[in-house]
Amino acid sequence: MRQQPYHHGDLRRALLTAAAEAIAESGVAALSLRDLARRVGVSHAAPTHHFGDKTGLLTAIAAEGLDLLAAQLEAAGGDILAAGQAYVRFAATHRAHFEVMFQPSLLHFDAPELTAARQRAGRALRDSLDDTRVPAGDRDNARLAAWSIVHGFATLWLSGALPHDADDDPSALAGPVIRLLFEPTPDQHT
Amino acid sequence: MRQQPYHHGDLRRALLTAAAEAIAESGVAALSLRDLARRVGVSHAAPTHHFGDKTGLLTAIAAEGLDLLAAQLEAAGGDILAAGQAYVRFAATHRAHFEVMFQPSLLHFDAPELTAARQRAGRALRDSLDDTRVPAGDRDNARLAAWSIVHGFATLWLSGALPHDADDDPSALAGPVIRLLFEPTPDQHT
DNA sequence: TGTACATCAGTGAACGCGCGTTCACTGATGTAC
DNA sequence: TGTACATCAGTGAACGCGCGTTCACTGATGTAC
Repeated sequence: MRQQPYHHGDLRRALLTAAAEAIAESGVAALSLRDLARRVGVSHAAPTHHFGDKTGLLTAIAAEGLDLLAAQLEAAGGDILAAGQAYVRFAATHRAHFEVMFQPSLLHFDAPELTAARQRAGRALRDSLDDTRVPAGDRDNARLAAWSIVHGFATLWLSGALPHDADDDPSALAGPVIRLLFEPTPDQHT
Repeated sequence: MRQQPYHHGDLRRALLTAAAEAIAESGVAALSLRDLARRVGVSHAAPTHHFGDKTGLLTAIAAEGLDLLAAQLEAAGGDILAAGQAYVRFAATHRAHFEVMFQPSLLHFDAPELTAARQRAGRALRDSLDDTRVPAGDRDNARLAAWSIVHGFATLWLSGALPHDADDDPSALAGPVIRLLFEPTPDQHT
């Protein structure tokens, strides 16, 4: 048994990671700073030191999530289908971040880090919707449709409303679904 | 000032209504049985009498929500567009029910009333997707796409992610968006 | 290389609070005869 | 119509608990000279 050093080294990082795990397990509602401190093996007052308060911690997670999502969308290189699947994959692999990102009431809404992350993610989302398959005539609604379909699929999948096995890859399942929006089959109207 | 009668008359109903209001205001996480009792003007132990425990109350709300949704979908009479808009309208006018319905971890998942409501809603949802506009070739994915798009739109709207005014009607905004899925414009591929 | 000192990171005790649930109770209602 | 009694609905005091936040503190680290 090695003695714990007095200084953790990277407590902020460790707390963010543990918080994401805890939220993914039991939801944001069940998250407590004291439980978090216990998980990381640190005194229960330590988290406050890094995030000010609980809302501050959640704000940091939301900002991190938006940045991660932005990076994934950017990596899709403007292919709207790849971006849509990346969106779904992000939701499944970062459920805690995804959950927190869309609950503004949990956050310091105007925190600079959050605002910046939100802008970056918004830009990435808009860029990935500028695919040529998006109808030019009604671009705003088409964007909204694309965002809705991937967000809805992700949300339903996370909530367990879609029957699936544990090892199913939701982004693979989402592929043909998203395709329906932009690549209608010739025999669509039967 | 009239004296409160000892017997409330319809406390169960009153608690469900107050709970829906409280959740719509501040989210499920913030709901407490004691606060609820205070709102209704009844002793704090009274709710337990009707619902057993907090989870029981939420289960009742979820079941009620599923029944309401089923009724709205059935009223759309098999028109997939009307059903989609009804879905969005339901989410906006019953945010508390909608929120609770999709968080199984909050509920007595196998409660008979909940199971029955779930079946009815599932049937209504499936029926409304049997519109002729749904491509027969890939019906399962088309159903999933339709559900995803309305669910995603509703969820994004509720979370405040879509910019809108207070008096906007989300189901009206959703109309053209849903239409894109099933009635592609001729000049779609530009 | 050594020393003094400022700053930073984490501790642990204490606070007050609201919560869900239990329990023995009392008031009100309904039913049998 | 009246009475006895069972059942139901709501009360209020009490319990134990985990929480977020505060505070004075101590140990560790980094920097200036």
